[in-house]
Amino acid sequence: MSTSCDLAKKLMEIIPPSMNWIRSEMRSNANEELTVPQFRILASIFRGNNIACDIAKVQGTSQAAMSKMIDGLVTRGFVEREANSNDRRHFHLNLTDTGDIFFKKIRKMAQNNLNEQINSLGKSEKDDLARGLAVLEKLFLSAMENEN
Amino acid sequence: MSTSCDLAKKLMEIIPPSMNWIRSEMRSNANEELTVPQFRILASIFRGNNIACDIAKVQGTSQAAMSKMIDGLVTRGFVEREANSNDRRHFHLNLTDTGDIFFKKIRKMAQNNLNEQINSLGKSEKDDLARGLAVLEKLFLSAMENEN
DNA sequence: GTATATAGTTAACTAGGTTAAGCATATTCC
DNA sequence: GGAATATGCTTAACCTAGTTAACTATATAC
Repeated sequence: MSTSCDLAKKLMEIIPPSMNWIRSEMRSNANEELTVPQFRILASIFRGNNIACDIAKVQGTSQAAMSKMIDGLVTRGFVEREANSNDRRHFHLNLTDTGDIFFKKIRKMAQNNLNEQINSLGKSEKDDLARGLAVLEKLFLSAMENEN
Repeated sequence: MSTSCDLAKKLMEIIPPSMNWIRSEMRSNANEELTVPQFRILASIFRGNNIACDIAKVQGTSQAAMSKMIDGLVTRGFVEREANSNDRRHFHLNLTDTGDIFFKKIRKMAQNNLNEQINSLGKSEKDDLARGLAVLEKLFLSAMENEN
């Protein structure tokens, strides 16, 4: 029924405004203090991904962009760079206490706001969304692998 | 199985890198000449959405951002602003011949590149993706309506 | 011990987004 | 008819996030 050409088109029509939507959710509801990429960096660190270049890979951005964004998070006191004695080329990134508390607060708020929308969906729609997102994840992960 | 809280989290984890992926596809393969938002503006005009503020609404950005992006497309000779004698507050946006040809070319290239990835999916995965995208579309459309 | 790879930063640039202020035109309502 | 308001758009000043290129510092490999 749906050809892959339709799918590519649909993808390019739906992903960008979805991104805008998530961004404005973060901005308007989650305190105006954190952007989506910043939030995602905190989330990565929170999950134990502590090396800047690894986070850059996961997020699909350059190391230069990551370096700047981490700068911003350090300036705001959310993240600290800890020297790594084993390999002094890289730092170990940690959330500060402030960063940890802030991250959890924002995560809760952002997810609650998204949840208001998501909860208006029926059960089968939620399942469809979950499955669709899983495919999307697989897609861009394999795309990233192909680049190396 | 999947709570809506998981879904909100998943959404925030998957949409942003998907956007990065689509962006880098556009940049690397589709000639380095058009960004995703620019492409989407051309697509809107191509489909007959000729009023700047309507396109801004569809894309979920401010009129100011739209004005600047259209400026860029006019400068590149892809779009022209035509005075509207009925209501002189707004212009009628048209693709130039150059813009029309260029849009079709880029659309084909971008979709072909996305298709390479999408074609690696199985039939049921494609269906899942299609259904998931439909739900996503419904989600952000209803979110946008709530803002008014 | 030189060559190369890796981690990160900095600089110069661009696109795309914001809000606020303002202009011109339409519409509404007394 | 004329003042108040709404609409469409632009401009200005600003910010974030992204790029590439060039650089430093450290590890690794031959």
